[in-house]
Amino acid sequence: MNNAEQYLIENNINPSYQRVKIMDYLLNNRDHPTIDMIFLYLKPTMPKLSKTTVYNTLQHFVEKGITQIINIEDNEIRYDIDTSAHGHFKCTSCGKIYDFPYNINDITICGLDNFSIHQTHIYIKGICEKCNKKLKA
Amino acid sequence: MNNAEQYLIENNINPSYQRVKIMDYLLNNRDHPTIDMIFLYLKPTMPKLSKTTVYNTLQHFVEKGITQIINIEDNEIRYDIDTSAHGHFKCTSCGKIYDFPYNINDITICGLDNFSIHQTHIYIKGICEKCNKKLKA
DNA sequence: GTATCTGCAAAACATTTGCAATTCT
DNA sequence: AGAATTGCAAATGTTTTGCAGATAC
Repeated sequence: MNNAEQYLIENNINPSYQRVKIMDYLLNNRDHPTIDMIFLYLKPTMPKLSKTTVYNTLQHFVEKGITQIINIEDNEIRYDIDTSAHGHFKCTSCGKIYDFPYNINDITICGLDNFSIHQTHIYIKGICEKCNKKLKA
Repeated sequence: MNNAEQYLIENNINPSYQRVKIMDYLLNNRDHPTIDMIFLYLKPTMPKLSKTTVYNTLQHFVEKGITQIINIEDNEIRYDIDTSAHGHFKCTSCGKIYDFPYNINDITICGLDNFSIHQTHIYIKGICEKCNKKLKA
């Protein structure tokens, strides 16, 4: 039994062959993939894999609470196996998405008294350190 | 000359009939509309209006920097005439999107030293005050 | 044997593109 | 007339749906 399979079982998800492979991708490539990225990566070794299955599986993972949706860009949906509170930074030069920790107590939010907060997303866009160095050089 | 027309001229945008009407919507209905909401609202009084024009116009406003895109939901793009730094709260019960001011301490965001920050978006989902009161009653 | 899961094809939906007609100066 | 803008129709691209076949318990 591999990590992905074990992880699915721990979260009460039936570890089918496809689900294990997709979970394996998420655990070993922390690149906040799109559906397409997962599909194109797995397709060569799983010729009969359908994109529908990738859609269904990710939706299932989201419903089960073990994956979150990242909406940093308006024209693509990305997924993150890390559902803990953290922000996302997208470099508009190289396209890479970085995780960063934040402390909600250090963000002063006004006017939401008596509002119940269920989910918070912080998205930042800019130029990452690597690209900054390249641009300076 | 109305406010919308004046606002467009101040921002170096040719105030065509369609653009003025769309800007008028944005200024007077601060409801963070989708393309469809704008189109359906204006269509009755502008029978020849095309949805393409609404798309083109909003894209134009975004490029000119007088409108920003709100990506709080993965399946719909919304627009906001207020481009100042503020967060968005969506009530998952009534669907309304609220604006709220925020303040991020520099210390809060760890690991982004030497990163250039160009845009920040904070999205919160939960239950708004009104819906909370209704649910308690 | 029954329930679940998968994958194909088609459908639905949102957005973009090409282009001709219109408008404005 | 010339440049910008609009609106229709078609194209594109992504996500969902329906359903039959496969798989697992």
